Amino acid sequence: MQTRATIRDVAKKANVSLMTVSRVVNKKGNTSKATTSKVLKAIKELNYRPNITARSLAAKKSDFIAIIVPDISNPFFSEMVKGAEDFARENGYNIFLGDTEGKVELEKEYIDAAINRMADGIILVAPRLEDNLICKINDNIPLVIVDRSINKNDVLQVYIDNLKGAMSAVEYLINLNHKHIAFLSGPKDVLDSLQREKGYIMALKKHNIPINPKLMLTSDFKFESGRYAFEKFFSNYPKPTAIFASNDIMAFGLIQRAHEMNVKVPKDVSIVGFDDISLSSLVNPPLTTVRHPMLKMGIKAVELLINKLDNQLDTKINFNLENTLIVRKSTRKIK
Amino acid sequence: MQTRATIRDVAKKANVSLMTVSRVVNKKGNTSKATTSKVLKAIKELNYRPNITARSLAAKKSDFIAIIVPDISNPFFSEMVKGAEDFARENGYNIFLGDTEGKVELEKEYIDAAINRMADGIILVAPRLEDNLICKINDNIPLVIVDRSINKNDVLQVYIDNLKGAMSAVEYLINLNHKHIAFLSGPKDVLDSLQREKGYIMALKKHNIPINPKLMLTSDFKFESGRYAFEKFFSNYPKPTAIFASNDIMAFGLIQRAHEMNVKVPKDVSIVGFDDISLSSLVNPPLTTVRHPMLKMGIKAVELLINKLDNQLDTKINFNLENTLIVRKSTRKIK
DNA sequence: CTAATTGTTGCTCTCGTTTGCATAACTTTA
DNA sequence: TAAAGTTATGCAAACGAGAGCAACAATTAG
Repeated sequence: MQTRATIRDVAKKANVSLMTVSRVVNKKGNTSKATTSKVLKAIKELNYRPNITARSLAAKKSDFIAIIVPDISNPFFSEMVKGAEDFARENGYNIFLGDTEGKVELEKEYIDAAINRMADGIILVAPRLEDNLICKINDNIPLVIVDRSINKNDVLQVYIDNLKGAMSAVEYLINLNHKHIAFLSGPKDVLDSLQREKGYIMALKKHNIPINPKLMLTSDFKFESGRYAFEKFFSNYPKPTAIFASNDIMAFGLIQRAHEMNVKVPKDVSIVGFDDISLSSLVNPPLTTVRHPMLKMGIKAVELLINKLDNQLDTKINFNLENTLIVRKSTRKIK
Repeated sequence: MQTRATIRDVAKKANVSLMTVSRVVNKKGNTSKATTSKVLKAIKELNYRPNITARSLAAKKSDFIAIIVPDISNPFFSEMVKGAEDFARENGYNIFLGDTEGKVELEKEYIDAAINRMADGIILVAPRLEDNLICKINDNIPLVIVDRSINKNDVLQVYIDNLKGAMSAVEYLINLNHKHIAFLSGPKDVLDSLQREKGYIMALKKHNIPINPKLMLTSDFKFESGRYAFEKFFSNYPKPTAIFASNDIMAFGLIQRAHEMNVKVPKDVSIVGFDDISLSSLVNPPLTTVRHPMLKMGIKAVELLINKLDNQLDTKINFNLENTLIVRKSTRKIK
């Protein structure tokens, strides 16, 4: 592994000052054609590459964006990262990735790391971090929070209307004549989760359907819980004719256990999820679900952040992206 | 956003030289108890954070590992990244993520970026990049290539035995009395793909089952292609009683189209995939598949890389991880 | 032909840290 | 008691690049 050429080596080889080399590299200032080609030749011969770390130090700008998510192996987040990564690259930024496993301790660790590494900004998905901590971070480094809204209008945020999404899902079921609609909730300390529950309740109330606590279960967004919940729901009376799960993964669990118990989807029970992760269209039956546009949210988050970095003082602070019901084959009309 | 305190500010405040502060921060060298606590107090009061970019420049070491993958939104790769990320963090490294969309052009761009940013090493998943280019990169920066083997014993590599994995899948089907076993291949310019095909052929030969070109189809690892392939296979005679798909996603496609065409899995046709991505156990029926241990590969890759960085000259260069057949419910015995 | 303007190039300082060496004070050892 | 460690500290020079200013040459205007 040969040692790396620096801008000085190039300068010496080309018989110019290091500033001239810098100008050629950055295409700034004026350099004569002759000098430019002399420098370019030296660069090529020495296989010179500008050291971006050194540049960052001097410029106080790293062209790094930190993306901090709870679980990169979850398609839900990896899709967001995909969108963010792509848009960032197109705009000259690279990604510093942090996976927190949802632990507040690791969230803090990564936020510190991002600041210490002079990241230009942070895109943060941290459903449990306290509001005032988020504000504190926002005072230290440009920040966009994703999939979470917060009552502070100087914090950039990208989210969806979970309440509306849940309502549209439940109203869709009601329109298919379902009366006994069960709801499988996510964890209660996650805002998304609470709002989806609220949407469920509001939809029922709006259509004068009584709320039955036996048809509501609180859970943790995991597949196994979907399996467990299905059994639970079907051991009660009245059995639901439809189940709305707070995320797709749990809906998969519901469907799998239904199959095992010889309950047909959608013939015997309709199932609706939430998120529309990429695999929701691949399962059997393809899942009716509320699209949570993660890829778009990733893109939008980076766009907001870059705008802020460029001092484009957009008046818009938060982006409430559309979530639409995707009707597939896990639901059907009854009676 | 207040300006950031530097090591000099701390030194001034604590009335010591900046070297003493550096020693306290890095817990290196000897500092008296009194001085140490004086410095720590100043650090706290000024909210000082060491600038890792500056440290990297001085130390010629960034504590960054670049991970370059074709598609972070593909569960297959995101699981690998998860493993790598986690192990890297535990060992004091952060991740610089690159998503190449499988394009050689972007692969090169990210490799350059990694070098220019002084990444300590690269973990690369690039099935199409030419061998000699890989060797060239390996001369410039510590490298581990994942999910690909190469005939150069100075290039660190982590992979699985695709041939063996495919053979075990097909032999399993043969033991279930299947004779008409179709094979849905991935792209022919990917080594994994070719070796899986070879495994398929070897298994058939070993058991004296004639190879029927009508039962072989070349494709692209995509869901839609699985759907298409199922139709194709079932429009021919003899219809296969089992299909081995070169990856899980295509297997999902096969299953979905089967359902739509009212062909029951596994009653009418057995289906086996390859990879065991996290969703393979969640579909209906749960997929029998060959486990491709991506998470482990991610961990192993970082481990190899760190060993190299620490000059632990392990004799082992390449790791051929175990891949095992995971029998679920998409296959059954016939006759 | 002189003065003003423009185009090209280089010098030096700075970014925030670490590394290598120097130094002083304090211990131990013989 | 003197020589030889140890411990605790600081100084100056990197690390590789960019910014501001200064210098000088070439061109144009009057």
